[in-house]
Amino acid sequence: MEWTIQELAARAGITSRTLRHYDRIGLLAPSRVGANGYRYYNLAAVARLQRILLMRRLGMGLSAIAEVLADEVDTCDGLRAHIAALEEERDRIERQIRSVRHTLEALQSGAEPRMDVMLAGFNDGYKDEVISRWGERAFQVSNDWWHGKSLDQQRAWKQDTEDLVAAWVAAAKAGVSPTSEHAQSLAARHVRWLSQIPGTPTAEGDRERSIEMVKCMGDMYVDDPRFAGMYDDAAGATFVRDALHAYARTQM
Amino acid sequence: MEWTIQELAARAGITSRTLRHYDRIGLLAPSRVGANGYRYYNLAAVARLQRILLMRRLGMGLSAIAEVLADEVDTCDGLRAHIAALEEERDRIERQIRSVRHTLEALQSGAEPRMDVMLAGFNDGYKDEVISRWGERAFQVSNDWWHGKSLDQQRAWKQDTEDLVAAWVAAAKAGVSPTSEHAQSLAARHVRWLSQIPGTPTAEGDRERSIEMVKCMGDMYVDDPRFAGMYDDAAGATFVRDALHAYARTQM
DNA sequence: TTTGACCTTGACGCTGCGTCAACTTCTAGC
DNA sequence: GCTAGAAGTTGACGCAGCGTCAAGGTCAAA
Repeated sequence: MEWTIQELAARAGITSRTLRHYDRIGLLAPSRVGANGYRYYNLAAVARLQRILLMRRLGMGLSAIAEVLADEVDTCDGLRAHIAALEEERDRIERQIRSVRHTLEALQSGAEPRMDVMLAGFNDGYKDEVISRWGERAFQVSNDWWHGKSLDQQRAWKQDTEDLVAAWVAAAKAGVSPTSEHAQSLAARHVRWLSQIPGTPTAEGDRERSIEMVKCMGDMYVDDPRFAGMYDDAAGATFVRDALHAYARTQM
Repeated sequence: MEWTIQELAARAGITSRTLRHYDRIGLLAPSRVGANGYRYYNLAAVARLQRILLMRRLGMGLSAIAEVLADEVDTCDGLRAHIAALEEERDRIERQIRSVRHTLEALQSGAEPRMDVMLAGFNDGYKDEVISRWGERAFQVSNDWWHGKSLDQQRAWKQDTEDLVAAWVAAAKAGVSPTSEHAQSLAARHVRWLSQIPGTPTAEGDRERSIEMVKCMGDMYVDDPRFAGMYDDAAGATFVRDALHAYARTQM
């Protein structure tokens, strides 16, 4: 089974120019080139194109895509990673939908929309932030840690995180005090959760910097739009911050 | 409440250069410019930026974005349209996830992955296809028809379509014959569904071309990757095609 | 054999910024 | 009040990822 350049382009929703471009830069060579110079693509080439288009959709540059495809030993692993990336993208879009809904509701009810919630779901790279706050090494360590996990472990971690967040939101909605026993036990769980990440002061047993970090995280949940909407709304984030501050002051 | 260029950039996950670029091209002016030439952004500017980033994520060019924002009378309508667009994007990603899963499973089970399913979820523009097959006018008419609908009507139409597809898939899975009474009643429903779209031969009462179109649609469900995965798998699409062909031969 | 669709290789252009460079302005500590 | 450093400004150049001619060669059908 073989396709000409136009057939493949039409089916993939791109132009033949793009395929020629990919050939020129060595990203996707046709499986066969006729004596007349015509390009022909077989199933393997189509599979490679699928992966290229997937990564391109996720915003990767063509050179980065070429690297990934070159380094790849197991196609199955690559596909699994792609599914994970797509699921993350879907979740990000879900957050954006919620964010726009918030803006819309605020606008309709006459309330002033809040900047933090409005911009939730747009930022992707924590990288620079982590580096500037905790140093390059911290980023390296936590990044290696994350990518050293299996996909199942990554899923488990995400589930843990979601459970924790859900518990926080429920507590905030219940109207209990941030200094209540329940809230403080959540804060303790939060700190344990944080301490699982190597490279953080808490994981390294640095008490001084641990306290500072826990307080800082609390502040970020409120102030940093990167976390906006994570704890449902501003009240939720404030609740988490207050609970964490209290915990850092009294229990650490 | 006002932010400097860096503050806004950091929070939106872009660079200050990008904001300056948007100012230069007239896409997003700062709400205030200090005597020192510094740019300051207020909430309204942030809201506009939110919409710009939303549209940019959906692949629109900056000039197209500017047009949309200029033409817009009601911000709420714009936001609602955005939510709809984001939901579609999310659905598309869902389809891609299923498509990649299919490729992965085929690879693991040793089966050869199928090109049509592999490329499902990549094409977006039916436009050229519609024009080349049914003429520019057909596209204009059906496009006007679609955009003349309210959001509620659009949702209802999508629901109808999904119901129809689900019925087809269930019938195919049940193992009944494409010429069975049940399949033929589904085919009749399918033709009625098609005839709702103005500009199509069926809607215009052109019997000859109607038959041709129904057959052609059936073929496309099988051969055209644009519809790949719509009826679950190749067996589903084949079932629909056979049922439609039989209906076109005997009932129209 | 002709017509029209599809293929080829250049080559230039456009968009959406990244990235200096050169300079001014604000902020914080001594 | 002075000075260092962070953050602001306006050019100007560069690059990626194609779109879009131009100037042809190839192929299938009539």
